[in-house]
Amino acid sequence: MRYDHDEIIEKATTLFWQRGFQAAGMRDIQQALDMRPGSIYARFQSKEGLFKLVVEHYADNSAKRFKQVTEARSPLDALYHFFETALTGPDEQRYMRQCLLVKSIAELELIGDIAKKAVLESMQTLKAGFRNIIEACIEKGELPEHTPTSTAAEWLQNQFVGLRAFALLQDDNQTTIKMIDKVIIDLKGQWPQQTH
Amino acid sequence: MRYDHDEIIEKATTLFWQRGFQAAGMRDIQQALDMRPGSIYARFQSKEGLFKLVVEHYADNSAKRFKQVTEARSPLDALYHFFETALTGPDEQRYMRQCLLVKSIAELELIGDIAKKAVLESMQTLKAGFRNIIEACIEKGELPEHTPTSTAAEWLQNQFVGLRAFALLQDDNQTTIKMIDKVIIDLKGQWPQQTH
DNA sequence: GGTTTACTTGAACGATCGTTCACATGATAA
DNA sequence: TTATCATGTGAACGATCGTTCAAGTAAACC
Repeated sequence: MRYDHDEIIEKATTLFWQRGFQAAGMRDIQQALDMRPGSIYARFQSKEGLFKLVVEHYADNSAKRFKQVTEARSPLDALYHFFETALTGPDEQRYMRQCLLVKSIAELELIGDIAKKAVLESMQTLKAGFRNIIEACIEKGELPEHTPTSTAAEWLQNQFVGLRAFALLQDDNQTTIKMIDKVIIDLKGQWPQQTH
Repeated sequence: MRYDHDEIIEKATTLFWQRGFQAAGMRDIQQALDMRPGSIYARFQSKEGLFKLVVEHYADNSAKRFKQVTEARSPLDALYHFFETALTGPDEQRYMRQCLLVKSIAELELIGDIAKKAVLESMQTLKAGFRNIIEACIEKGELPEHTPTSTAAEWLQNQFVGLRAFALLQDDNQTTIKMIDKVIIDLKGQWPQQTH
């Protein structure tokens, strides 16, 4: 085993994150991983198989970040900083502003069933993560008791998706931060009543 | 001239909307338009040339819809219904829930410079449209005078982007509508103060 | 030292991609 | 009727795609 597994996955993650599944060709992958096609296929079966592992690795990593937010002394502050770092990174890491999962959803139909399943399941994982954050905020008294946990979690995930697409095109970090401020305001704000 | 121009563009729009730029192959396009490759290239120069026209057509159409909202008796109600129809269409038109422009942004780097420019310019058009809606709401007294027009417009566009990604994966329209309700609540709500 | 085993290599495959071009077609003008 | 010209046709092109596989390499075991 000449190649370290984790190292491969990380390099592949960078490539897929930058280019997307479709646009990252096998020859790009070969170059990025410094591996020949035979080795790649012996380990991962296919391009899709590699991508599946990348998605799962990405989701695990995200889940860990979420956990840190949940366990922070002030989850709401931690949430704010989580948004801030995810959305206003340096220019050479601009590709990271886009969520790999959301990016993948845009090309969900080209991906193949196995990796597609991994993407959708990972989205569920993130959703659960957002829910945990909301609950932690309520527990610490940073959000009102009556906050509708499930709705708020979906809403928060939604804000994140929108903001990542927004930040990708946005040059002015100040504007992005204003949007994050608005998210925190609305999170503490009113929620729709029982559907009519 | 055997083929009607508008009809071609509309058929092409449907195809690109469903599949995206990359995934819609020339052979798919040939079939969808019922045209042979030579005819397509004689008119549109390239796949990218056709896509550029599709994007512009889409943006024009959207701008018209925006204008209707702006000129409605209650722009805020019209905005609500605009969101509702865009996000909760029937299942066989699910692809329409995703904004063609946002979808294109996800594959911006594969598209080519000419069409890329068209996509980005169209995004600006939409942004201006959202701004007009906000201003119309303020004028009709449906939003407070002190609403920060520019920020609110960007925010609204942002919500739309997030919601379209959300609605694409969402099976339950009731949940989507709850999110739209939240948008309207937050639109009337507080806005971040001068950046610190 | 010889054999097995796990891993790696890279040329090559068939499929599909966007695109081209020599030619056919049909309406218009002379 | 014949010449002109814009328009439409479809086989074929070179490039690139994801993938395969027979052969090579090197460490492990007897």
